[in-house]
Amino acid sequence: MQKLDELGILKRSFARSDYLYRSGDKFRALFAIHSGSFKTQILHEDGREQVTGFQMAGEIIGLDAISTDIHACEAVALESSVVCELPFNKLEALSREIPKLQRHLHKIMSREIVRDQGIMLLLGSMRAEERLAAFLLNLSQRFAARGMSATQFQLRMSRHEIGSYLGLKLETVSRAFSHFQNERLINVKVRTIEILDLAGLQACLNKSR
Amino acid sequence: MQKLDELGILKRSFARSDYLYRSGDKFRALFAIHSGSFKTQILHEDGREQVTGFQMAGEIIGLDAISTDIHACEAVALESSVVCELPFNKLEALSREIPKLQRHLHKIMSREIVRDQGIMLLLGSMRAEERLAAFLLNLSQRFAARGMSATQFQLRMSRHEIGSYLGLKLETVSRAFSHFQNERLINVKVRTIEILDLAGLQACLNKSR
DNA sequence: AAACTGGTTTGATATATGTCAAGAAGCATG
DNA sequence: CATGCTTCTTGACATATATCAAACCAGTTT
Repeated sequence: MQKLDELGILKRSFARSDYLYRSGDKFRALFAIHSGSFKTQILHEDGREQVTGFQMAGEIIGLDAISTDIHACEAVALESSVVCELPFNKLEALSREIPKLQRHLHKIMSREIVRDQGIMLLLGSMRAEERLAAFLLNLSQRFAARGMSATQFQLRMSRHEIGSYLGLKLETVSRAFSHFQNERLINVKVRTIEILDLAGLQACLNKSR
Repeated sequence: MQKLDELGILKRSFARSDYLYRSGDKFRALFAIHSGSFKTQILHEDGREQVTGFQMAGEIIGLDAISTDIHACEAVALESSVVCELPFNKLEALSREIPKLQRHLHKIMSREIVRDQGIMLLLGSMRAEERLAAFLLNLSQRFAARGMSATQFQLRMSRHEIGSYLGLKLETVSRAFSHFQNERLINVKVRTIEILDLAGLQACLNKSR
């Protein structure tokens, strides 16, 4: 990965609600999030929107555009963020020379497929509170993997955005938060989350219908 | 693609309900469907299942396993089918030599990501009848792309499987079929479908909430 | 042909989530 | 510090879909 420097990596900064790319933009590069976080979303002609993911530092964004050379979704910064631009043709050339890089790239793409299928499971077969529990546990893990607290964190996204991601209305998200708080599973103060009972949240996930 | 023959491609036949691979199987190869069709599904520990896709001739299956070297989902034949086995390490080696193949492989993976995100949109923001309309239109297109009729075809999957794919119960799927039939959009006779009004189905998709 | 089987359709009812509306809390702005 | 603006919470009510149950149908076995 150190050879990636040869790519002549460009770093770019974004403020909250800046677009990293928009749907329809020509595809040139993948982006590695250096710091901060983004959401990706699809817009349907009739105005419907679906948040397809929340990405944080270390994650790669833009894979959807490889298929058509046009970005299929759009990426918006949720806070001040810095990304590294990885020109895709250079990445491909380099990965022809470095099998490890090639394999790494394939794994990243495959991981995205697995992630998406997990969300399909969530959207297709979980009820509202299970979805929120899964969401919180996923965030918790990802914060922990970055050396931050697994139990206390700030949400970077609104109730509306969480709802869009989870296939719920913002009121339903808000009620689920309140319910978890009443059950003493978490403390919520708007965007400040404290998980009081990780195991309890996990258990909530396994209650199938 | 003709050079793919060098891979020493193995063809394998499957009968209806045979497994092409199971969740947990070691990953060795991708599979190109030569004829027939498959479903892929994830099993959740608590018995919940989610069909993540229906694949037909010409489509590539198994991409989810690259990320961990273990198959994350399982693939089941919906009818008598033949697949070509594409050993993944050979595919990677060859794609290091043939940039066109490399690009092709990347596009296939990216297309799968885009497809999954489309399903997220469907599951997250469409109502039952819109989901079914989207499903039928998608099948129609894919049959047409294979030189078959866009308006008359046989479903290879049960109501239950359609429901699992669309995040609905089988009764809801059945009711939606009946409703489309009453609206003179389609003719349904169990698994025999005739689309009477493609534009009407399309219109049904654009009715957002 | 009769009985069986698994999948499908349809009806009656229950329930989770959406919708609408109002108020509260947080955050920027003058 | 007041003002406005957005986001969030909560309540009352509406509705889409799930659930439960029964009947139906097509294909297969006896």
